[in-house]
Amino acid sequence: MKNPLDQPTATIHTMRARLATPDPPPATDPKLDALVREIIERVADKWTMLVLEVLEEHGVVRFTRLGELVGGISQKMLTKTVRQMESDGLVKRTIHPVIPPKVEYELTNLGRSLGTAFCGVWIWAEEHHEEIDHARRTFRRDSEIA
Amino acid sequence: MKNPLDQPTATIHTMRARLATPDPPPATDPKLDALVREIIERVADKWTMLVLEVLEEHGVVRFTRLGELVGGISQKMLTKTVRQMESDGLVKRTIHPVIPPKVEYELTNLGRSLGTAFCGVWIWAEEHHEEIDHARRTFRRDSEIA
DNA sequence: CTGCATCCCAAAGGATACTG
DNA sequence: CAGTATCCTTTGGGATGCAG
Repeated sequence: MKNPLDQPTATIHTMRARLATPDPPPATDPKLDALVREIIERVADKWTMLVLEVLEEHGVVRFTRLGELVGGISQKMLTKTVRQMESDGLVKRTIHPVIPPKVEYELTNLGRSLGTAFCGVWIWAEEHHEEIDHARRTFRRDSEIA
Repeated sequence: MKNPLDQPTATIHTMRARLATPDPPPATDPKLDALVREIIERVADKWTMLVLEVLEEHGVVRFTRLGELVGGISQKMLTKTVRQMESDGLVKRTIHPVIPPKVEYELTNLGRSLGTAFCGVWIWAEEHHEEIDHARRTFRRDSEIA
C-alpha cells in the first residue's frame, strides 16, 4: 500500500471535547497527535496490557512468578515487554543483590494510572463478551452459507 | 503531579466488587476470566485501536480511505483487522454492488461502546506523554552509564 | 535456582502484482 | 476500488546455554 504521507490520523481532540473539556477548539497539533499515536501503538499491546493487569492485581512480583501469572508468555517476550514498560516508566524494577537472585517488578504511579485508564476496557470486555460471542457465531454462520 | 488516578490498584475484580453487588462476587469465575482475557488479547491490538479511532472520528469510510486515515498500515493488515473487527461485531461492512466496487465501513453500537471505553487510554496518553518521554530519556541515560 | 542472551524455527507483517 | 495471492522481511516463541 502506498503511504505518501503520514496522514495526521489520530484526533483525540474530538473525543476530549466530547467528554468534558470546554477548552479552545481542537487546533490539531500534528506533532502531539503523532506523539500520542506512538504511545497508543506501544501500549495497545496484548502482553503489555496483561502484564499491567497482573502487576495491578498482585503488586510486587518476581520475574518467574510474573510469567506464571500472565500465562502463555515466553521468557523472551516477558523480558522484552517488561523492559519496554520499564523504559516507558510504567514499571519499576528492583534488583536485590542476594543469592539466589531476586528481581521484583511493580507498577509506578504512571503505570497504575494507565491501568486505571485501561480498566474501562476490561469492564467493557466483561459486559459485552456475550455480544461478541454472538457476533462471532453469526459471522461464522453467514460465512458458511457462502 | 496531578494524578487523581493514583488509587491502589484498580483491577477488574476490585472494580467489579466495588461497583456491582457488594456481597457475592469476590469469587472469580475462571471461565469468565478466560473469556474476558481472550477478548482483551484480541482488542488490545495496535491496528484495531487505530481503526477504531478512525471510524469513530469519520463515521462511514471506504476501504482505501480508511487505510489512508489509519496511516502506515498495509492492505493485508487492514483487511485482516477490519475482518476480525467485523466478525467480533465491532464493525459493519456494506458492499455496494457497483462498478467500481464500493465497500463502506462503520462502527456498530458495540464498536462505539469499545471506542468509548478505550477513550480513557487516549486521554491518558495525551496527559502523560511528557512523563513517558522523560522516563525514556532517563532510562536511556541510565543505560548508557552502564 | 533466577534471570537474561542466543539459536533456530514458526508466524506475523509489508510490498508488489494481479483479478473481479 | 477492493481485495486476493505471492514473495520476502521482521518479529515472536521454544529450547538451550550461561552468568550470578
